[in-house]
Amino acid sequence: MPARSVSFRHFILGLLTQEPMSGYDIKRALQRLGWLVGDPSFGSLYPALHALLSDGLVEVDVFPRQDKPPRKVYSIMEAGRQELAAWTAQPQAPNSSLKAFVMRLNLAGNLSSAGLVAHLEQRRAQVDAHRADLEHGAESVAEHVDLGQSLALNYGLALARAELDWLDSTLDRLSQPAPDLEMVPRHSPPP
Amino acid sequence: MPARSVSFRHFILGLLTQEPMSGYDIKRALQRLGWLVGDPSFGSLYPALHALLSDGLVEVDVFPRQDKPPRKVYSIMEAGRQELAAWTAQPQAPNSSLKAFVMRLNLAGNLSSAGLVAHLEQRRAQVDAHRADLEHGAESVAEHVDLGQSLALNYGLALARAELDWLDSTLDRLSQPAPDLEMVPRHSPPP
DNA sequence: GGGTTCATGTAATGGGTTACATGATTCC
DNA sequence: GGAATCATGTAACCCATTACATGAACCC
Repeated sequence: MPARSVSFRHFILGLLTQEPMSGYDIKRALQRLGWLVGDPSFGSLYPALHALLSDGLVEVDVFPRQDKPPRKVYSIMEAGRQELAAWTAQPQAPNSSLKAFVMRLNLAGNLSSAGLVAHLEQRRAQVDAHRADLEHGAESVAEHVDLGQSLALNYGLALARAELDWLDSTLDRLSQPAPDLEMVPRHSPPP
Repeated sequence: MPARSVSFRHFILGLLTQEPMSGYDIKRALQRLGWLVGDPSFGSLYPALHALLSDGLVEVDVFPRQDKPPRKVYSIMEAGRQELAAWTAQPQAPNSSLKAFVMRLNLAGNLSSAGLVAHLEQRRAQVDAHRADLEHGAESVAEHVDLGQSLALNYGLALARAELDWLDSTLDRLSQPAPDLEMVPRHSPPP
């Protein structure tokens, strides 16, 4: 069974590795990423949480509140961490979307440094191929001269090139500090 | 009923205004745009075509071929053009996706010059707002120092800025040739 | 007093993917 | 000889959206 579509399932698990959160908290976290990821409706978020719960990947602490729906704070469990690790380990689908890439990128903290670099390089290859497609598509449309089509291709090219630039400079940055470090950098703990 | 999700329905209609096409042709046209639009599977494409047909928006010419499924070439009908015009006329949803934008952009040929500019400016406003969100999100995360999160935000910002650049330069280009032209510009024909 | 935020959930519906079914032709 | 392209279609399934239901606290 090859890497299924992200479905916020694993992304939620990733968020929970940072800290326990309620469904509402998760939605806010997703909103912050805006259209890069697209926030799910409650109609899909809550059922997803229930599924994770019944699969034993997360546990929940319920804080009752007077006359209000109780606040339910979910924490990831060991099985959840394993599931997440297994998911991050497997290579992304060959035609993965921008959304899928950003989700995985956001989970970089759970990846080894080498895994992160691999992820970025994989993406680079994909985007580069896409850029090549658009470039040679742009030529063949040059005869057609349909305004919309040429604008769309032009737009796609601009974005692809920008993404390649970002990927290159980020890969550079990652390789500079310590060429052979194996672990994710930590931040100094609070005093 | 506000602008429903694009669903390839209208995009297909747009492609058919250029020339009659078979389902397979349409798929190829979508593939050329790569991940910008994401090509639909046949399992959704063919039923969509059948629906357009039974709604009287397109008609079909069937070319039987020996021992093979017949080639079916669809052409847009007057009702289809009206439906498309109505759709392009209405403003896009406030939180429209990159995909939806590219689809509409690809249909620019069916828009008035003023409509196209409006479309681009609408997008500009959206992306700019998104950029602002990411920027002030990046600050609040600066304390957290989660590698993945800061990478994702950084990535989003890079893309948003690139898109703003493209939108600005394109709006510039469109306004230069003829400030008050109403029709789509033509190119000089080959010698 | 009315809108927005907090906070959870269910049900109907819709639209898409995956997998299946069929089969000739062309390229390596 | 086997893979890829051409070419159409159906059925099962998955997942997400929309709309509904409920209700307090806070800000203008």
